[in-house]
Amino acid sequence: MPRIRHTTLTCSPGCTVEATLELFGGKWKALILYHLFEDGVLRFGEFRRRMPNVTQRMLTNQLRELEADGLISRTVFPEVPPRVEYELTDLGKTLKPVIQALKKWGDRYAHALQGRETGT
Amino acid sequence: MPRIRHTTLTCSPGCTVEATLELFGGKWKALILYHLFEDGVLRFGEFRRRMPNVTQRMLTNQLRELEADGLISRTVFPEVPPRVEYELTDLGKTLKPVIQALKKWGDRYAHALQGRETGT
DNA sequence: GCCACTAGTGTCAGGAATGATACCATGCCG
DNA sequence: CGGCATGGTATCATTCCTGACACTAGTGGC
Repeated sequence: MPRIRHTTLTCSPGCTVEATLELFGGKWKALILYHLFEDGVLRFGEFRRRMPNVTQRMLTNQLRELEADGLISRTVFPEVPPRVEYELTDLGKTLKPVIQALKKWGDRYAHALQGRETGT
Repeated sequence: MPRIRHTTLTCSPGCTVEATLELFGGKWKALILYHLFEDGVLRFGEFRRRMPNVTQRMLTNQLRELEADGLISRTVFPEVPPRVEYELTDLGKTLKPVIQALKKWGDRYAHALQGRETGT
């Protein structure tokens, strides 16, 4: 369900920039990663509480895609009621500086984002 | 034409991450910015040559959106044939660490992006 | 006159991304 | 037995994004 991926990373010198962006360019992926960096481990329901305006379906989707990309791991505990924990993989953890850079910029230049269409 | 923007940056602590991403989350925006960081000033046609698989319409679109967001400036020279130059604004230049972080990650972990659907 | 060049714009269409809503299994609690 | 909790799925609809293609203006060159 993500956009088309780059396979040959030779299309242009900046191609890897695009390719990286495709990994967490999904509408909520960066937010998911951000919360994982903050909290370490999160259950499905905790994500829901932290991101109330994301539908269950979208959340599942984005989590699965992040998992498929090897950025997060999903652990199911065979309990009732079910428990599923998500956490960053080693690869996912390497994204920390990237997310941090995004956050830092956003915090500093948030004013540049104002005055747009209505959003969340 | 971009996705819905955040106006109140209070939806969640990581909201600014998403908001920042919306600025250059467009399919080709990061690439445009990247080339501008590399070359400083670029004409429309130079973008086309650097990004051959982007249609003219998309390129115009993405450039206009970046301009509307105050990240790049567009200077028209009243000549024939017409000449239009694009360059980063001061605000746009502040994104450099972010783009660099993306590039750095992509270059290092490109292997994690392999084996996906066909792309460019 | 005819063609080329640059930097676009207009229109249309297809597909992907997203959202709303309803539904499921299991086991505990009362 | 009924209801609740968790972590999902399934289906459908819609909206948004993206691309293909054709077309434009003004001038220079042949």
